[in-house]
Amino acid sequence: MSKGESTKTAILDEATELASLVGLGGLTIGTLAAATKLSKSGLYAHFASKESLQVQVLQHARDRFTDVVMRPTVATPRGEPRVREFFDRWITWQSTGYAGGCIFVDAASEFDDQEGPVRDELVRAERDKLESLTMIVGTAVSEGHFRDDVDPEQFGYELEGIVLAHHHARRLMRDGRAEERARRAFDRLVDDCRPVARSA
Amino acid sequence: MSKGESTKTAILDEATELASLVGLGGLTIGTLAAATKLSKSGLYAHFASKESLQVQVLQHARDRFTDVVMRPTVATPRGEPRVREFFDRWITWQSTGYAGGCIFVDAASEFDDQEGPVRDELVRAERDKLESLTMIVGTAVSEGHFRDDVDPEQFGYELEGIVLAHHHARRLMRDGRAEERARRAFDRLVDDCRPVARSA
DNA sequence: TCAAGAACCGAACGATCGTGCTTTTATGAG
DNA sequence: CTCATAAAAGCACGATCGTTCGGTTCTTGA
Repeated sequence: MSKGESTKTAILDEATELASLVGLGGLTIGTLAAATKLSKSGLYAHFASKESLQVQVLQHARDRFTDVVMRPTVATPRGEPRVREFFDRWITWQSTGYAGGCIFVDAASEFDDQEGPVRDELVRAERDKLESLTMIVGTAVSEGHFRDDVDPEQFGYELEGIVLAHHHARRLMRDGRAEERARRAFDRLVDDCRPVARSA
Repeated sequence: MSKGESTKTAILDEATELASLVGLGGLTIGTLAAATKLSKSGLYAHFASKESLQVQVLQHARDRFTDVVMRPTVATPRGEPRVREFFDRWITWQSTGYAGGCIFVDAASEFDDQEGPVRDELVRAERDKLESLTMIVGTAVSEGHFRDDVDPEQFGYELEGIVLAHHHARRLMRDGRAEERARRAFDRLVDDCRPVARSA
């Protein structure tokens, strides 16, 4: 890797961390330059504009999400175990991924009303994730782990809700039982998808 | 109401609307002054600082939430109907309350890592809402609508998840079926709380 | 080793930020 | 209608914003 690429990677690492704390919009060239010990202009030379920097930060975070969540997930046995692995890694990503919490959650509520490349990139990432999740759940259905009438998209919607609630409870409310609550909600969700009628 | 109070109210109305679009942090005195047709200094005279403005915007939104969600909710019959009313009004609040979506959701992910009065106010509002919700659900239990072993706090957590997922799906993904999905999730949540064993 | 080119810096730009003053204008009680 | 007071404007401040450019320092391949 050339010098330029390595510093750019370092910048994006720092930028992602910083953005998770102050938001993609709150991120400024000046503070980022100070954090990376570069001059403003020296840093800026790596990007065409601030907007481009924001988009690249999102892509950078997306690559990491693929590495630490998606790839290990699809390497586990298909069906329910894979669904569970995905959930586990997703929750862990939110807790320990970045200092300021999941950057996609932060950016989503910040840019959901601001048309442009940043929003587009967010939507793309989210659509991708939802698509993967739908397939993973669909497989759990076809494997017989989940009932035939389980709607993978509805499952994805509800799983997203659990993860968002976890993020909210943990980061804003600093609820120590956030993760335990998320697990309980997840178990209930999975339980309602099982083929056999529940104990009654 | 004196002139001063009425303009201040108008400022806060506009500020809340604007903040829902660009975030509490993205809100600036200049743009807000332009939107209210006031001079920067004329507007600023109503507040001690920008931080104070942000806090008062949150309090303003909170008052409105109390009016359009909480008050009608506690006026409906206790138990499950009241739980349902709360959910309905909460969802409606998010869809139609402000142009840029629920300002609390936006501000939560923006300020969850920034210590200070704004964060404190957010936590206070959230704790209040959660407390009310817990009582409403608790009543549904004591009325016999929900099972005895239903955990109201867990219920609140999961309901918050559904609402957050709805916000996410609707605002970022512009999913037209967001509300329908939220209702399905809610029905499942309530269904799992019912005393009688389900059809089996 | 040495030149070509990449990487980085320093300084500056116009704009806008939040925040103080002082002055003008509007309000409303007597 | 008058006049004390409240409300809004005008102007300016230092700081920081994103961005540009010309020059300096470093990397790297031949």
